[in-house]
Amino acid sequence: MPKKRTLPYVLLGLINDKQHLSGYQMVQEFKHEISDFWTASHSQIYPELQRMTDDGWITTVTPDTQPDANRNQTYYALTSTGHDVLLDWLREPLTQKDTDLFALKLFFIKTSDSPLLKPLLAQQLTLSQNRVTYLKSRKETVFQSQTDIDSHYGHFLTLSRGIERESNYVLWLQHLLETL
Amino acid sequence: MPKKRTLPYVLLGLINDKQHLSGYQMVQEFKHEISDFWTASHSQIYPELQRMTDDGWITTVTPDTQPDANRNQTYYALTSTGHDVLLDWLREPLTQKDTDLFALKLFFIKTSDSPLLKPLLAQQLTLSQNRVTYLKSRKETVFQSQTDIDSHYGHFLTLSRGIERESNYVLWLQHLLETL
DNA sequence: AAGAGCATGTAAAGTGTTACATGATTGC
DNA sequence: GCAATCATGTAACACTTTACATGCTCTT
Repeated sequence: MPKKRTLPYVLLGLINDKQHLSGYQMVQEFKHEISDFWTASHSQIYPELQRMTDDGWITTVTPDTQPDANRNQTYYALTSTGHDVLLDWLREPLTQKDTDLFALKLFFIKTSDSPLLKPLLAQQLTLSQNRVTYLKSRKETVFQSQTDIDSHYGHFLTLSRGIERESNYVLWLQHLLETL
Repeated sequence: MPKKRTLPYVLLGLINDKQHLSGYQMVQEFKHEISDFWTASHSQIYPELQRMTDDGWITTVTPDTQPDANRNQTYYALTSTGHDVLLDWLREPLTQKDTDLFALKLFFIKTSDSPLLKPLLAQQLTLSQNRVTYLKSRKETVFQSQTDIDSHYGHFLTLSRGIERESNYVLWLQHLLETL
C-alpha cells in the first residue's frame, strides 16, 4: 500500500477555513501559520491544486469582494465533494505512525463544539498513553544498572526526555478533555 | 546549497557505539532503538555503507570474536577519518530548522563528562526559549479576542499545546544543565 | 524605467519507500 | 526437503526541494 498523501488534505483544510483562497495565499500560510505541522513549497502547491481541480475537489472562483485587486490570482473554493473528502480525512483514526497528523487535524477544527474534536483528542490520548508505557518499558529494559546509564548517557537522556514529553502530553490532553 | 544529509552520520554514530556493526544489525537498530529519531530501510543503508566505504569513513572488518557465526554478514568499523567526521558533525551548531537533530546527536553522546554534552544542551535551550517567545507572540497576535478563539478553536489549541510542550522542554533542559 | 516583490508554472535533482530479487542458513 | 528468516543488493516509484523561467504590478 502506498503511503497516504497529506498535502491535498492540508490544502482542503486551508481553503475550508477561508472560503476561498489563492495558491499564493496558501504559500504564505505555509510560511507562517502551519509551518509547525506541515511545509510545502509553491512548486508542490500549484500542481497539486491542478490535480485537485481535475478530481473535482475544488473549483476556481472569482470572489465578489475585492473587485479588481490582485486580478491575476486564481482563487479556489471547495466543492461539496471536496468538503466530504476533508471530513472523511478528519474522521480517519490516528495511527501510531504519522504522529504529527494529530496537530494538523486539530488545526483544522474550527469550533469547540465540533463532533470531531473529542474523538480526535481521545485517540491521541490513547496513543500517547501507549507511548509512555512503551518508553518506560524500554527504559527499564535497556538501563538496568548505573553502568548502563553511564556508558550510554545520551541514549538514557533521550529516553527520559521522551517519557517526560509524552507524559506532559497525556496530562494536557486529559485536562482538556475534562474541561470540554 | 543542498540540504545536509543525515543518514551517514547516524550510521557513523551507530558504528562508533558498537565498535563494529553489520548492515543487517543497523537495520535492526533502526527497527528498535533509534526509530524515534530517525528511520531508514535496508535499501537506503546498504548503498550508503558502500558510499561511506568509498569515501574512507568506514572499512569492512572481520571481528575477532564470533569466529564462524554469521559469516555472511559484512561488518564495518570507523576509520580515523570517519571518527573525525562524526565529531565534526556533533560539534556543528543546531539551527532552528532540523529540530530533531538535537535528540539524534544527544543519542550518540556516550558519557556525561563528554565535552560535547553541555554545548549541545545549551544550544537547544536557547532554541527552545526562542521558540516559546515566538509561539507566545503568535498567540497574542492571532487570538486577541474570545471570538477569535471560538472561531479557530483548533488552531488556538495547537498554539497553546506548542507553548506548553516547548516550555516543558525548557524546564527539562534547565534542570539537566543545573545538575551536571 | 528599473528594480522589488507578486503570482504562477515547469524542470531537475535529491531523498526515501516499496517492490523485486537472490543466495545462505536455520528449524521442523 | 521445505519454509522461514537471515543478509544483501537493485529497480521503480513517490515525494520534496532547488533551480529555472515568465509575466504582472507597484513603488521610486
